[in-house]
Amino acid sequence: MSSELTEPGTGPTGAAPTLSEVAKRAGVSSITVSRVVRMPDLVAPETRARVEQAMRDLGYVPNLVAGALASARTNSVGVLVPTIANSIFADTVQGLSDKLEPLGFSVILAQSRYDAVREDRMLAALLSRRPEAIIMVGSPATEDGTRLLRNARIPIVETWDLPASPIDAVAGFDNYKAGIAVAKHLVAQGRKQLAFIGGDDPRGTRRWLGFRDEALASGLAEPRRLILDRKDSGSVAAHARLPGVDAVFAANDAHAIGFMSGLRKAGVLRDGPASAQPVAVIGLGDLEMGQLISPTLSTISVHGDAIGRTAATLTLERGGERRIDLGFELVLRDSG
Amino acid sequence: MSSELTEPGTGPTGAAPTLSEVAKRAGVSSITVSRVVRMPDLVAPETRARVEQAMRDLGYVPNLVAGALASARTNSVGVLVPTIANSIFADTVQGLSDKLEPLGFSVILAQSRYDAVREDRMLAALLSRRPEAIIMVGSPATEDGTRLLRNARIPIVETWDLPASPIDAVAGFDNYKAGIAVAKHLVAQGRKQLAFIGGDDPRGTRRWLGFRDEALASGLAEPRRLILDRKDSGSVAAHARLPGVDAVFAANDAHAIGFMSGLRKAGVLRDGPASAQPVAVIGLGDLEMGQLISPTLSTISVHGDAIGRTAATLTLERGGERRIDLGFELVLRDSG
DNA sequence: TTGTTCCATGTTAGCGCTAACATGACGTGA
DNA sequence: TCACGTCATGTTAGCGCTAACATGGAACAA
Repeated sequence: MSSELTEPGTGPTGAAPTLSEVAKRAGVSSITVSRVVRMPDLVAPETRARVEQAMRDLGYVPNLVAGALASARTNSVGVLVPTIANSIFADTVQGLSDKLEPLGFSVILAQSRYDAVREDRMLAALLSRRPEAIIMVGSPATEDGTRLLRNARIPIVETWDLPASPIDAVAGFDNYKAGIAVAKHLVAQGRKQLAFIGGDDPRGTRRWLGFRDEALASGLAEPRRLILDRKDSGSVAAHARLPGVDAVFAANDAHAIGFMSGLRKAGVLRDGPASAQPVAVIGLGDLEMGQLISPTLSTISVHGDAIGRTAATLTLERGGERRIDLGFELVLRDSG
Repeated sequence: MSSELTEPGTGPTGAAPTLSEVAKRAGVSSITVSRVVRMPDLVAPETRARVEQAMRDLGYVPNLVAGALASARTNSVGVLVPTIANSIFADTVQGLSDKLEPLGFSVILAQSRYDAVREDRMLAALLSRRPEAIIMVGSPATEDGTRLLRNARIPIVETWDLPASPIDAVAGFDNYKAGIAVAKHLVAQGRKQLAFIGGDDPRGTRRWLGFRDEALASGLAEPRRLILDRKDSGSVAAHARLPGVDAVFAANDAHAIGFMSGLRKAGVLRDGPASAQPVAVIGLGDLEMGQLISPTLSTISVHGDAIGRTAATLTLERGGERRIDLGFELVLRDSG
């Protein structure tokens, strides 16, 4: 490639300027330009000024792809979430990138859409970009995915759960115990006919199991379980399918709020406190929205952004505790 | 580097296996392995099978960093949003990655947090990874940012607005007209004292301007404008700061719902239709939540995911219309 | 037979950068 | 004076892969 492609002062022509074009213009070797970019302290002030001027003249933007290949450091992390839209996982992504971006790491984002095949594909796609760590919601759904991650020899952080045998690091909470806590509370409130609504993804299922086990242990009948699509709108109609039920644990706040909307339409929602509700509703996630509606939503509060920030930390430091339980909190408001 | 580092059957040791290690094991040259990965049709079936076996044996994961450098194609797009948490932009990111991921593109995500300095930094960081396109919400806040993008010589898609002189492509809607539409509706409804609540980011400001101009043109007094933090909770208290106001346009649904919550606490929210509301409230975004609360939220409906998918399309095809107005729709429910 | 075409595979060079190791100029203390 | 350290800069090789151009054989028509 001819270096004459780029004429100074005329704006960019064909190709982006390279290190050695900057070097030539500044009258130094390319390694000196590289040092100005990465370790400016090692370069004499006058030389540095000359190089910086040349970079400005040419509009030089370092090529991290080449840099990554040469140095075997990509300064990137792969992030895999089921979905980012309309979900609390966005908080986790926000949290982790707030921590990683200032350190020069880029976030490569992939979505599995709760699909095991797509998850494996995305995992492979992420790994082929040689991220320095992978942060994912949950655990790989397949053996293949697990093997892929295990062989990658980079920090792997599983989040939003506490898997029994994690691949590497974990930042999450105990979904089973969350289910127990909700059931305990509803039993103490004198509720008799419990139900669970939500998806059947691994974490939702663990919430369900804790909820069911505790209800049974308390001598109640087995709670009903209504498996809903991702679309919240399904939960609006859920009430009609749960006759006789006097307490509902929704797998997340969106489902809970949708369900409450159905209750309102059916005329079984009061503006008073939990004790006045014909049907108690508890959510999970503690969306801000839950405090804005009436009645205010009781929920299991989980700090999605703290999970993200903790995951980022686990990514950076290899030593220390690799299993962080961020816990949860039952926040009681007016809905149940 | 010694290729003896990787012993077959013993799991991965030091370094990840390379193309040429696979080639050696399969008894072919490395270009043949490369072809098996990228254009399998060019390789004879028996050879292909042998190579595929070798890849499996070694747990080979292609190194796209090296591939990108050699081919000058990174198969990635940079995406810059103000924030991803708790926001409609998540829909846009979802929409565009749903379109791009199946095509083998990765999404590199960056957040500006509504901060011009951080935006420029993130833009430079994105460009140094040599994405094949940049999709951003809005337009660069600074001249530097604009220049950076202009010189990058890749497709640039600005979204969520219709800038007068875009850098390249646009997928959005007219925020000014949205403001007009809301004001027109409120005037027709007989409201007299309008107010606008929300942020002062460029798009929010354009909504405000349209809203104000239309109110003035209709002979109303200049509407009040309350600039709020990103935190929705601010909008709960907003009512107290707007005495006499009988109609509010909130820059987004989250603010609208927060404001309605404040109205409820103040006892100025009815369960009836819009005409019964002492204070009309219109949002923007059409969150699903708006239909679940009571009264249901009137809003400017904007399809965040369609914006994302359209932006992705603009990224892929260089010809054709480069300015797509996806419009908006005033959806009237019970809040105003 | 002798091109000619096609197919499967190989060789060579280099993408833009950085790690690791020179190099040479200049003090500095004994 | 000179061996030695220090500082600023340079040289060399190579990261793992792919584009572009060979190569050599089989198939086939004239």
